[in-house]
Amino acid sequence: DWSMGYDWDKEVVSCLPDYYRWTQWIFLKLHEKGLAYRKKSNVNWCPTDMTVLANEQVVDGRCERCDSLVEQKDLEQWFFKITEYADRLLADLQGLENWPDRVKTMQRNWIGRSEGAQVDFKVEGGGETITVFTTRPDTLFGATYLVLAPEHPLVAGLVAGGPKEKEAQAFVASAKNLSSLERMGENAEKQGLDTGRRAVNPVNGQSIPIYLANYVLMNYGTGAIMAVPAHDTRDFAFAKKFNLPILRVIEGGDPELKEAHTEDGRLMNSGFLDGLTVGPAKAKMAEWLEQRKLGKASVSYRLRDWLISRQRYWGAPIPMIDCPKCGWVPVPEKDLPVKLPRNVEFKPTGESPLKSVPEFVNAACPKCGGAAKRETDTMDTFVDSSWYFLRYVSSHESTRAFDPQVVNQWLPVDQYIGGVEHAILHLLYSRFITKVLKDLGLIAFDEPFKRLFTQGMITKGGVKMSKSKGNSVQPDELIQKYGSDTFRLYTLFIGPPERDAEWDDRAVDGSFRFLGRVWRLFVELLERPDFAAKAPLEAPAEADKQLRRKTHQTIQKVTQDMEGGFKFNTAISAMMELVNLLYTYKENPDSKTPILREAVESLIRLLGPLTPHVAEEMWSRLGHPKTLMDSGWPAFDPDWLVADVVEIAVQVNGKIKSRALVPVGLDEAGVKREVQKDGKLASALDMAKVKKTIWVQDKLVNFIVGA
RNA sequence: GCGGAAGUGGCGAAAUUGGCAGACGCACUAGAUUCAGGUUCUAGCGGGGGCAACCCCAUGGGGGUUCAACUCCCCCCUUCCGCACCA
Repeated sequence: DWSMGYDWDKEVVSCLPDYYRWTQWIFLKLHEKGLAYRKKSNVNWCPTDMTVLANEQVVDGRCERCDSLVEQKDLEQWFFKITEYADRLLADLQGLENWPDRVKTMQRNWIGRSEGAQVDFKVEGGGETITVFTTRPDTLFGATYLVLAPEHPLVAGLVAGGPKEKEAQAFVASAKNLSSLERMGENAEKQGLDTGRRAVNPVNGQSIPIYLANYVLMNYGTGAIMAVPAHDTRDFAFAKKFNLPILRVIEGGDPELKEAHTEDGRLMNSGFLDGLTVGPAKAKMAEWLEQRKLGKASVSYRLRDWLISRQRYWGAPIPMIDCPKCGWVPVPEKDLPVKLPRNVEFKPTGESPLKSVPEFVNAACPKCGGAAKRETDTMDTFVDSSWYFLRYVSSHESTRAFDPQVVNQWLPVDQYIGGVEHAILHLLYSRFITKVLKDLGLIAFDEPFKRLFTQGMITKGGVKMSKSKGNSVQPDELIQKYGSDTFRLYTLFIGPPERDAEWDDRAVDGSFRFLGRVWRLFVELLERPDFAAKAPLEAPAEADKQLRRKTHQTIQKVTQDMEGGFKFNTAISAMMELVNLLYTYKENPDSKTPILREAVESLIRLLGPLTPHVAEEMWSRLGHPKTLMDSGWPAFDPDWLVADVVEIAVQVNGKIKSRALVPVGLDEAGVKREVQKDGKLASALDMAKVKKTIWVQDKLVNFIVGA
């Protein structure tokens, strides 16, 4: 369907093999570089969709698509190593000057870089070492206990055979059964358990207890923390609850220490750090640890590797084969695409539906030729959408993903438009894949989108219009009823594009009526005998001048609105004003067709990008040999932008009392002279009492009168 | 809790180096055209008062700066978005 006026020749369909073949190819490229790998880990599981999800697709502990509470499972899955690009994804945000700050902030938060140090603690009565990550190595003297995440690999060994073994096992089991929302949500209680084991604080030799707690996460830092209750609010709350010692190491704040003191200050109770402020103390402690091999400076990220396996049908099959002899072997490029089988049974098994198709599963190992099994998971569809913009400019390539020459010529995308809901999904993934392809030497740029504009949502009945919510407006039906020009015009006229807007079926009539008005005007004028004549304009009357000015003002306004931030709504209202004036003007018996012709031609050209079909039709009926699209953009004549008279406001003590028509550029004395002829003003104002006059050229004059 | 954006007629909204609030459109009302409905055209349309000329009030609320505030400053309210045990 080409009715919207799109160029469907450039269409790409990511669920068809001639597209996803290249998604699979990109997977192989990442795999070659060690950026696609398989590992067993604790992953997000949506119990309704029966598939794993990436962290980015879990919103407030719920599935982004179906809103179910997400569970945690230990599963072996495929990942993309986006964490290897964390620093670049963060640093390069700075160069994206034409991205909204909001989106950049969201990406920064999501990547979540923290500088700090790793510190090793020896466990008493055993050979183990617990390594913690902290952003506050300066407070090491104040560390009064350690906390491990329940999933920490050392936990089982630490409690084995001890008096706390049973309790610890129960604690770990209960933490595992909780959803992330139950465990980490805002109402979650801090749960803890003393393991009965102790460790040595490396900086002062103090013996401190080792706890387990639900609020420590295995997948951030090292899964273990040192607790400094005096200077960390979470540790403070935990220490109060479990009656653990609190030792102040930074001066200042509440002398009674009724809450954690997290501000900067001078170190105390800290040996060689005493007297330093936080910043220098951090550096000195890191150095001290490094010299003694007790720790090192370290950086942690919140960003985790991108889990791309899905137990879904729709997605590119992951092109890997599991051979009992050779292990995981990539499908050779020449064997791509690995096609989605058609004869699939869809059963809610929690495993990929592709598992049910033996012809798909059973494959020869590409390495040894032996019997092997294909990976049956498909890739997250966000992988498909992370590179489609490269394919758009090479949509017909059949022997490669894209033509690098064409891609390097056209991309990065000059102007990208999308919803803010993609801030940490599509937009982050696309940046990552682009950087990988750049590093592989396949493209010449490492950011996909130069400018980003986040448009608002269209709502209906106050809720987001979406396919899944079933409240979307069907363009086809509207196009059937009104034509695509009306549909396009209304969506542009509905409001400022960055703002959410409520769809109103009735208001579409307004756009339809406007185009009808333009069309009828055009047809009527075309019948005027002299309409085609390009007669010179001599000594135009005031009405003629008014229309010419309006024409050139409209060209200017529309040009500025469209170039400076997609203000289509006000551009369209300016064109409506021109049309309204044209209707008045044409009724004037002396109306001149060359002036009408200039106004109408300008209008048609301004409408071209918005309502291409009707605009091209009118353009062609005017007898132009070239299409409107090839005829350029109208220019305005600056001489015709300003009127020679202007209406100014006449105020007394700041209140409007009257209005006056005066020549443009008239000076203060002139304005006063003009204004005093006004009888209406005379009754409201005694000139003898005027103490002060404020005059703004071409805008207003304000007489200040004493009491 | 922290950070950001927003709040203007019945509705979508205009107006920003401070200078005539409500352009443009929807809905609505009246009139013309029409057998009628629809279409089209004309006019009206923030609230209150007045026969009228006009007057008063009004941009979430309260204060302030100014001749002049939707616009600048301070306090507050509401809505939406992001972050929220990330050590």
